[in-house]
Amino acid sequence: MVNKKLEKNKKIKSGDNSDVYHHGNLREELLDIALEVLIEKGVSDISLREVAKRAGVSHGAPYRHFKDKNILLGSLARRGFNQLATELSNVISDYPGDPQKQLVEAGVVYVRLAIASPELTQLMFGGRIDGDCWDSIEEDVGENAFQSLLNIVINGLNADIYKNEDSMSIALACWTSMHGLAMLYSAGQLDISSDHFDPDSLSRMISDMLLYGLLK
Amino acid sequence: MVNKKLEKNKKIKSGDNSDVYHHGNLREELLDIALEVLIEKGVSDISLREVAKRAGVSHGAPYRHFKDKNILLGSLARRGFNQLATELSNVISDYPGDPQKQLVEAGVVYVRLAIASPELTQLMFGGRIDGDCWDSIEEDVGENAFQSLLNIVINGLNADIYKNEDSMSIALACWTSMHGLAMLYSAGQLDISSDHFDPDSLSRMISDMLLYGLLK
DNA sequence: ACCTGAACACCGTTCAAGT
DNA sequence: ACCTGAACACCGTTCAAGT
Repeated sequence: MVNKKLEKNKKIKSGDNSDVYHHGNLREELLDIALEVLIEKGVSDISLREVAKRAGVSHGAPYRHFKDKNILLGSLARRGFNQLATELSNVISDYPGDPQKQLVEAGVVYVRLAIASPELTQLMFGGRIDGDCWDSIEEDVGENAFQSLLNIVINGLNADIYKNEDSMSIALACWTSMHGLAMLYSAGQLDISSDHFDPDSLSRMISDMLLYGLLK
Repeated sequence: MVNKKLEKNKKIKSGDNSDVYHHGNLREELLDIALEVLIEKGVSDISLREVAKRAGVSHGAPYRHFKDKNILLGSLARRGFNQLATELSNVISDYPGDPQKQLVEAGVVYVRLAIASPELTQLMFGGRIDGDCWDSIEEDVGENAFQSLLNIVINGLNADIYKNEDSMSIALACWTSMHGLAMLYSAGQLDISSDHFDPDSLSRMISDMLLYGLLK
């Protein structure tokens, strides 16, 4: 009578089942530990074996939960995209009715994430994750973050603040500016401790330049 | 009578000497092959052993020419920075007396390099090269590329085209825009084949937005 | 259903030994 | 001065075998 095939390919989401052999929910624990190792060792030095060792399981165990290393890293990147999407949509509600402020603060949030989690940022945007994995990520959450940006731009278009009328072009211009700044910070190519390069004020300054233009 | 110690630590640059044991100039050959492997396999999958094998030497041989893998990759990145610096300074002489055009076309060149050599771009800006190595690179050539951009901005300041008077701020705003676009392309996060995202016109469009401003 | 541990084919790096 | 090849400590991935 009960159809058990309804949720094929999906893990049970309720946290009540503690009868799962050894580790409760090894999958989530592996992801937590992987994030630790990522922060410690960096994207190119994180190893599945190290993650397994810290979780107290054999090096083969992670393969029951992730097809390979790329899938695990992809899941980690997805977390980052989710966080980014959440924070961007929060910016919209933080400054209702002020699309210009929304745009500037979205940039600040984007750059802050890159500085708070440089290794995660490099993982998300470093181009190291296989195509197979990317597709499933972008559909879910990568698009969500960009959609938040688009919404901010559309808010501005509705308020009639922009010269240009193409939301995509405006969004791309804003994205590339802040993305460049984020990538330079997360790669260590811009010195945070320098006076000239304070993250918050620099991102606001660049946003302002983009909004008002460089030329006389 | 003849002083043979004059060129310590430097390979002879003339191509006439074929009496150097096995390989003439293994150092340069290793770099050439490393670039091939980098393009083929990507930054995270290039291996020193593979490079050595293709060069026809043992896997220990590269260590006579490079302290470790990072130093070899750093030398590769340096090549990229040299190329970028050269092309950027060419842009200045290509459009003498037109600082606005110089700025826009510098962006085009920057983005073109990222599309022509995405793996090299990811190596140069992916934050994967150790600090020790970076320092020696940046002094030489990384600064050169940024200096070319600064020169372009200073040309504009002399021509009195900018609102802002701080060359560093203007240069940073331009750099981050084009850097963001370059990184998105080289990481495969922007689709080259899409109509909306033609590289040359997109970089020019974004530069124009930055120059003239988004707001009414 | 989930985990272990041996096995395989790779790594980067070092170092005595060769020429 | 430059290269070899064994050795070491690591990888990712697979798979029979255990519970």
